[in-house]
Amino acid sequence: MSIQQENRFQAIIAHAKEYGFVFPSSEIYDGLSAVYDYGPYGSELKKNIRDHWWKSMTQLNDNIVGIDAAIFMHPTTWKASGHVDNFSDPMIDNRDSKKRYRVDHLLEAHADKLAHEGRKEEEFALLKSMDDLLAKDDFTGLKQLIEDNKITCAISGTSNWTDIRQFNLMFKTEFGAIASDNPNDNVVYLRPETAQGIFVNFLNVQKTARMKVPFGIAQTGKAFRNEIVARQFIFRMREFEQMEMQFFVRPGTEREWYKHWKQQRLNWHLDLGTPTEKYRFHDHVKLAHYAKEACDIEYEFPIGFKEVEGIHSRSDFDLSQHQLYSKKKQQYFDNDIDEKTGKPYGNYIPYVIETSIGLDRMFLLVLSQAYDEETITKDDGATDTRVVMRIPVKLAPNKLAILPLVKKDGLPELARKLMDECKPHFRCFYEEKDAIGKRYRRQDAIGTPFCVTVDHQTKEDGTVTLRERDSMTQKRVPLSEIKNQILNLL
RNA sequence: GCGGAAAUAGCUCAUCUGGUAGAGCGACAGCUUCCCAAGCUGUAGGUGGCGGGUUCGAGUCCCGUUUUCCGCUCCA
Repeated sequence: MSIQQENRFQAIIAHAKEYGFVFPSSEIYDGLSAVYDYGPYGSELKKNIRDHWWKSMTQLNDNIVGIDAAIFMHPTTWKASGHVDNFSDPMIDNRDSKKRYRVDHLLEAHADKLAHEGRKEEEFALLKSMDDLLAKDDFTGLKQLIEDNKITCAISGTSNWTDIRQFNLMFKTEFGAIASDNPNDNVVYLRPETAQGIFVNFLNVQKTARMKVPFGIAQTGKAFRNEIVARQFIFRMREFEQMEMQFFVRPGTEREWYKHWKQQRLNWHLDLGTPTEKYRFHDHVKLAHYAKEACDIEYEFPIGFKEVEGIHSRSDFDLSQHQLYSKKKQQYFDNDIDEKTGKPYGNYIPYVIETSIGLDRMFLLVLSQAYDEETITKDDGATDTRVVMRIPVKLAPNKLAILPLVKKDGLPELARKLMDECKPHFRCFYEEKDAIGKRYRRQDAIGTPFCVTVDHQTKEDGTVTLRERDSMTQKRVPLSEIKNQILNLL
C-alpha cells in the first residue's frame, strides 16, 4: 500500500467522522473495538444503499421475495449450519514461534505420535483426558495436559505456551429471563450470518408466496462475529449488516444460475457508475465444505482489492442439513415436465446460489469511490482545494440544497416555498447562513448532488440557478420545474 | 497476540531546558455580502487520554494503563 493510498484512507475516515457519516462506537468511553455508529448522513446513505439493493432484488425480479427473519434463532440452526463446530475452538499460542494452534489438534497430533511409537494405552489415556477436559471447558487442565506431555511447538521446538483461550466467533447470550442451573440450557447465539434465516423459512416462503423454483429470497439484516483482528475501519466489524439473496434452483441447473448471478451482481455494481477497472472477480480455488463454486467481487479500496460481495454455489448442503437436524422434509415438488422423461421433475431438495454483500463494505466502497480532493483554479488565477463526495445521485443523503442568495428581500420565503414543495418527494436541505460559496462547499463535503439558489432574478422571472456538484456548472431553471427535474434523476 | 510510534479545543497544531494552556480553521449568534469557503464583531468550547509517582510546583520527568496508527501475525 502506498503512502498516498494510506493517507487517502485516513482522510476518508477523518472525513466520515467530521461530517457525520461514521463515528467510533461509544467514543466517550474510549470506543468499543471494531464497532462503529452511523451518523446523520451516514445513516441516510446506508439506508439508501440498502433500499437500492432491496429494490433491485425484489421489485425488479418477480421471482424474488423478501423476508425479515429474527436475529435470534434456535440454537440447533447453528449446529446444522456447522457454525458451532467451526466457530468456537480453544486455541493456544506458542510464545516463541507466535504460532497459534487449536488445542484439540495439538493434543491429537501428540496422540498420533504415541500411537506410532506403539504406546497405545498412553494414546487412549491422553485422548480420554482431553475429551473430558474439553467437555468441561477446563482450560487450565488442558494446558496442564499439554505441559505434562511435554508437547512442543513444531516450529520453535519450545513449550513456551500462552494460556488457553476460547475463540468464540459467535456471540452468545442468554434466552429467557430466568436463569437456569445449567447455563447451557438457555444459550442462544446472535446470528453470524443472515442466510440461515432464509433457509429455515424456505418452505414457509415457497408455500405462502406461491413461489416456483427457480426463485429467490432476499433479506437484509445485522449479523455478528467476533473478529480476531479488529482493524480497517468499517471494513471489518463485529456487528455488521448483510444483504443476502438465496436463489433456489433445480439440481443440474446450478451452473448456469451461478454464472447468471455472477454477472448480474457485477452489473449492479457497475450500474452505479463505478469504473470497471475498480472491480475484479476472485474465483475461489479452495472451496468451503458446502460449496461447488464460489467467487468474490472485489473492489479496489484505498487499502487494496478487497471482497465486497460473494457469490456461492452452495449445492443442497444447507437445506439437507436442516432436513437432517429438524427431521422435517425440505423438499420441493416440481411440476414442470422433464423433456427427457416426459414426466414432472418431482420431489427434490433445491440447490442454492447465494449472493451475499456486506452493506457496510458497500458503504465504504461508496465513500472510497466518492471522496475527492480537487484543486480548482479561480478566476483570478489563485488555486483552491475542494473536498467533494461524488456520491451517486440515487444514494446521496441529501438530494437538493435550497439556498436563498441573501437572507432578506423575500428570498428566504421563496426558498422555503420550494422546500415545502420538494421535501415530500426527496430529502432536501435548507440553509441561509454564510456566503453562497461556503454553502456550496459544505454541500460538496456531504455529497449533495444539486443546489438551488434563489436570487433577485427569481422574483422577476421565476427562475433559479441549479448548480451541479461534480462539474460546479450552473444553469437557470424555472422554479416550477425543479422538483420534476430532480425526480427524473433519482 | 508481538514490536514500534503517538495521545493538548470539533479539526490542524503551538507551549524553549518543569512555573498552573494559546493560535488558525471550524461551530454558533449578529452585521455585511447579488453565485463558488477563509470580510467584520461577538460567544461557546480544554480536570492536557486515564491512574499513580518524583517535586514547593507536572501538559512537560518516571512507572502503569487505555485507545489509535504503522509493521508482523492471525482470520470463517
